[in-house]
Amino acid sequence: MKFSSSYEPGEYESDIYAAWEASGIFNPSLPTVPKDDDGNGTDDREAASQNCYSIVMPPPNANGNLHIGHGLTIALEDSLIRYHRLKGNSAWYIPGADHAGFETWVVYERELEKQGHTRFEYDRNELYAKVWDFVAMQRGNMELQLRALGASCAWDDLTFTLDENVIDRVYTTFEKMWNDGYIYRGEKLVNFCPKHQTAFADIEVEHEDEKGSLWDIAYTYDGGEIIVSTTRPETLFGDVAVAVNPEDARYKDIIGKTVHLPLTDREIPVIADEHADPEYGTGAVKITPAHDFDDFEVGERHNLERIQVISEDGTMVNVPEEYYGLTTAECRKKVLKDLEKAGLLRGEKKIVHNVAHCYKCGTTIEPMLKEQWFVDVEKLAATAIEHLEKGEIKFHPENKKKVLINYLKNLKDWNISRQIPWGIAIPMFRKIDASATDEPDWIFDRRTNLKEIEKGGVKYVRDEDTFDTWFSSSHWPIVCTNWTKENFNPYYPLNVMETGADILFAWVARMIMMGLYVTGEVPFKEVYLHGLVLDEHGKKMSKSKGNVINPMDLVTKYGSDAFRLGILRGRSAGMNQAFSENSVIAGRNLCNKLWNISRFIQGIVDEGESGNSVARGLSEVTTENEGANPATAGVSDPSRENTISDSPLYSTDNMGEDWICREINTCLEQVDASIKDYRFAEACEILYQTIWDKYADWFLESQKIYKNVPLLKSTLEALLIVLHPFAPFVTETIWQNLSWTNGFIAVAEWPKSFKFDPISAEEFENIRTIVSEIRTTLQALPGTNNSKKYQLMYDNDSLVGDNEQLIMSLTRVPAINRLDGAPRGLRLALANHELYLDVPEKVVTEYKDSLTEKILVVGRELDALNARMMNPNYVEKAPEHLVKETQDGIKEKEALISRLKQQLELI
RNA sequence: GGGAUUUUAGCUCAGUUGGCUAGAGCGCAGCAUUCACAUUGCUGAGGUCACAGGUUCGAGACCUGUAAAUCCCACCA
Repeated sequence: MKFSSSYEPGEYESDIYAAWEASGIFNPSLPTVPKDDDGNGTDDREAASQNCYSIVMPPPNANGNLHIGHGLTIALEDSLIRYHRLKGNSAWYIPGADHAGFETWVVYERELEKQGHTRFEYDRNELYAKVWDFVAMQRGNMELQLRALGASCAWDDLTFTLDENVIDRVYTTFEKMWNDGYIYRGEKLVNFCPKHQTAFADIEVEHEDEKGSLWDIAYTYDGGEIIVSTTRPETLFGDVAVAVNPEDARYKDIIGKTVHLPLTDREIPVIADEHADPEYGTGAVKITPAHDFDDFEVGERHNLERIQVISEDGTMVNVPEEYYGLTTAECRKKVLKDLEKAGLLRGEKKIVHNVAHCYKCGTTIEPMLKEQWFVDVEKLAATAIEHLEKGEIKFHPENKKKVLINYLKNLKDWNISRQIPWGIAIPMFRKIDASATDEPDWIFDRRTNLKEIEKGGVKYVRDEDTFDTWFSSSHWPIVCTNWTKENFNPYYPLNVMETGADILFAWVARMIMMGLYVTGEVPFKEVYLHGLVLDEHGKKMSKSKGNVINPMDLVTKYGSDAFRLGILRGRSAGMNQAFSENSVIAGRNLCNKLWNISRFIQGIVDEGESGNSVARGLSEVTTENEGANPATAGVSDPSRENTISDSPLYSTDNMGEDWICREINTCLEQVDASIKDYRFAEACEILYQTIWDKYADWFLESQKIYKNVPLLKSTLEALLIVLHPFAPFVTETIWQNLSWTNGFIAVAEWPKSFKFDPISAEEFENIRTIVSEIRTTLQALPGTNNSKKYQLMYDNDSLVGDNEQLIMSLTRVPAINRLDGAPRGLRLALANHELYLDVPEKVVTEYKDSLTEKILVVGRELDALNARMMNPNYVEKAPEHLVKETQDGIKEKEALISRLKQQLELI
């Protein structure tokens, strides 16, 4: 016997994964086909697409460890992949690794600092090479963890975001965009982190409420003054105007005048602009186009100068000497002091306002005037919206589609320049030859390994910046599936894009825009977004709170399957949901239950074959999917054509057997339906209940008497296969341990529905009702160990008569006999069966209260039913079958009550 | 300010187009131990489905409003 008394995942998981990986079953079986080959018509291509199922993994950081969110990602994606593989599709799960530009750079820069160096000691190429080595050293970790989670991906196809083909594709797109006029270089305000010395996209910036002050400062003019309100007095040196609202009566007369800019010798105009809110502060606002997003726009409207007074390192420039070189904070202090001295500071009000921070280091983001590359997103967004509105992508949860369209409608141009060495170099070169006046200032060239190039006798120098990672990530479905213009690719568009709801805008939106731009097609047919995994109290996990759960710890402790089952439990699309170890424990318990179910069945099989069985170990595993599953018949054809004969190799010989066949069929249907709708938790729940509550607690218990070996084999196989997508390791381990199965369960054939006698199956429900009533009654009777004391008696009841052994086994009553003479003992509260427990008068009397209670309960139920029937509208308008059910219910309850009352009277 | 989501048992969550007695896991209480499994089995307690109206023969579900919570976007000189 190969089965130990409990399932120990740690003993099997890594061997099982290694065997899978070595066998090559995770590679897709269907190749791509040429687009214009005469031999492959449209129909063939459609057929190929139908049989292909593809998911690309959102690439985890190559440099890091997997966190709980990755755990959820893999559980979701791998379940889908394994399910479709078992359903006979050519499933392609494409793994990836992310260079994670900024994230990794931050880690590496810290490393450099530790070694006593700074980035400024090296040039871009040197830094790139250094980080490359740093990442290469770390990279294996993450991939091992993916294997530990059971991700059944095609490792040969792993894509790293800095792979040559990725860079090549990104350059091709960039060149096309450049030629199409989608790319422009603009001096705009960007979100700049002075600590990291790089710009960020709007979505990478975090806004937080902060306490601050609103200062009133007097700007004087001949014959008066105007008070402006500001939270940033230090930017005063960059002021180029004061704006008031054109409708604001207070300031009507000053519009067009000039005022004196304090602490300087400059005069600036007062202008009228809607931006000034008469309700806020004094209604007059200073305009600093180089350091404020709103002011920048005001500046554009009024054609104002932009004066940069804060440099990239966060110190003051272009200011009077005594302020030069101060940090913004120091400068603010000094400005306030000097204003006060000059008598121009007119008030300070404490306020709470929203300030932008670097999402990584928390430094206040400085709006900074910079020349950067931008993508004009107008057409890209419009096209995406058009396809979304046509319904070409189905979203889970549905509402995210609306949210996404709303976002795209308001999308601003996309800043794709980053001042970080670790990333894909922007393939643009600036002319340094001033004499070549006819040549363009910037040219596109792919030779980014060079700092300087020469073209047509003119010298150009490379832009030092790299792409925003999302620019390259937006190509992910295209590069991972090796999409090309020339070939038809049945794996593109992807069947589903599964990722976190938090990157709907950053990533999903951009993949859609880029997919459409590059391929003309949406990159995926469906989107499933998962929410955040919160801690057990529903709080966000964070290092500072110390409530971070490491998925690998749980895998080690309870097994990979337990983790997967646990994290899927109670989870639905798009929701941030709590997660606790308890759900993993529940998963572990299911694995152990399944293990013991298998152990039990293998025991019966061994008995039946009188010791002929030879347990087969992993060493004997073959890579072919041949000869699997004799019980579900004829599964020897690896091409999976339907050669299965209609006559199964099992027969059902009693009610319990028909019943379990019916229940498994229901389970199969429900699992299909749940997965189709991406309701993973529901699919798991159904399996849990079918395996545990139905298969083990009723069917296997009944099989302790009947022992139908062929049926035990077929049903066990079916349940193992259906659970496999969610719990791949334990199902495969069992499959390898069972004496009669072959090949890998990972590529077994999805079970066909079972044949059974429906009337017989339904009769078993009566047995279950009788057994439950006996158990309940025995528990409720005074005293302990009742099940051993009282025999069951029946009269004229063939159901009980024919199933004496079964009922005895399920209830542990010592005997079942026909009534010998007049009824005696306690009559069970069953309407359609005349059954008595042979309980002495004295005990029955003690049971009187329970009996009275029961009559009351049933009475209340009866009243409710009667009330319903008294309503003429119900009888008239409700569906017929419901009315009939109600009527039947009334009859049954009335009968039951009268019997219970008889019993009570006897006492 | 705009938008989205959530509110069901002690906890975490299901509950698909309205259908009758609202489910699960964990937790809790009682009983069981030569049985494949104590990572077990059996039994049980526990819910005015946030609140108020409405539609309907019938509402946890649909509509209107209220309250509380979470998140996203924009903005706050």
